[in-house]
Amino acid sequence: MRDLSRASGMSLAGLYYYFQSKERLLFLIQKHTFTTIVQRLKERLAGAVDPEQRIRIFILNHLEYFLANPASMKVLSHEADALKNSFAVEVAAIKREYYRICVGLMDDLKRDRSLEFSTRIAVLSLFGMMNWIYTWHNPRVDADAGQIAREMGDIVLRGVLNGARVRR
Amino acid sequence: MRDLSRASGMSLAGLYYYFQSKERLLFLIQKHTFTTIVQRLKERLAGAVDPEQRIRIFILNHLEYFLANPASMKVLSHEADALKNSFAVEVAAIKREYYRICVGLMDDLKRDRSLEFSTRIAVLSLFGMMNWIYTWHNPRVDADAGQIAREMGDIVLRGVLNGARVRR
DNA sequence: ACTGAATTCGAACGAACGTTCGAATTATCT
DNA sequence: AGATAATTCGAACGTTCGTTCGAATTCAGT
Repeated sequence: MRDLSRASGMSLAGLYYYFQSKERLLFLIQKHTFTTIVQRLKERLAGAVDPEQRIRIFILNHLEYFLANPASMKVLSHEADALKNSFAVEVAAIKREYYRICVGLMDDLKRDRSLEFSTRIAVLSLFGMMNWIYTWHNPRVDADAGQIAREMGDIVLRGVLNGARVRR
Repeated sequence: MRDLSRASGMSLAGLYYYFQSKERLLFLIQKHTFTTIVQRLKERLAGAVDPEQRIRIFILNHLEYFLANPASMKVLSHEADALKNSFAVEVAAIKREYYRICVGLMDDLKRDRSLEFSTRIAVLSLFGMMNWIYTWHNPRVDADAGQIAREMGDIVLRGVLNGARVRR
């Protein structure tokens, strides 16, 4: 909180006037971030029907946001279990909605192409790829969000599309 | 340190008698973990020549260790940037060696199959998949290391093997 | 200009933290 | 048994942390 006070130019007591507690400030950051990402995602998904294309939109939306806001990504990844009680419950609900959207997209792809694989592992692997990026991405040497989204999309989609077909 | 004192049954001062500082204790944990993983990996790789099989061994070795030692995984992921100066340098060297081994395995696969893709993105995506697991794996509902290693191996290897061929 | 509400802040509080110290206890060797 | 070294610990140290308080300042409406 003293670091934030110094960085923002507002006194320590002033910060508490607006945010009540360190935990509530963290809650507001997490809630704002996930809400923004989910909202943008819904807008972008509205214009696409192809299951593969919709998963690519999901990946691009996620990476664009976090590569543009690397500090947010660090806070969300690092402090994922820091909230308690109602704060934790409310953030968990938004995260769950976001996760369920991705599961839905993956299941649509499975149905559309008559594929057979574990949706849970595929989705969580995808989240792992995307979220781990905050540990290594360097804007001076690495490609931009669009390029990385394409490459990660290639890996997951090929990985999944070339798998076992449902036997009929 | 007080938590560790309580959990271990040794007094706080006793802990400092053996570990000198909190940072050195963290250093020893990180060094021990990475050293162990790299050593086991080398033993297992000694008996395999097929590039695809070698990558599968890498994945299995990594997941087996971390699913058996979830607390280690949390410490390594969470405190990856916590060390300073010589401690940081020494751990970074082992991590780099581990990373380079995986890059080597991926490049072997590329050469063997005449493939074209970004080794860096493929390897870092693989690490992301594997390391993110500490945020979601529940031994009561999720499969064991062998099964998950197979599924993640399928995703990465198919994703990469079905990509563009080098044009000749 | 006056008043009540909103905003801002310096200064402090108590708790938790990493660490150290000196003394007590235990182990080892002759 | 006595001497030396290794181990263990309660108690404290200075610092940092999250938070609060009361007073000062600014703002809005009359």
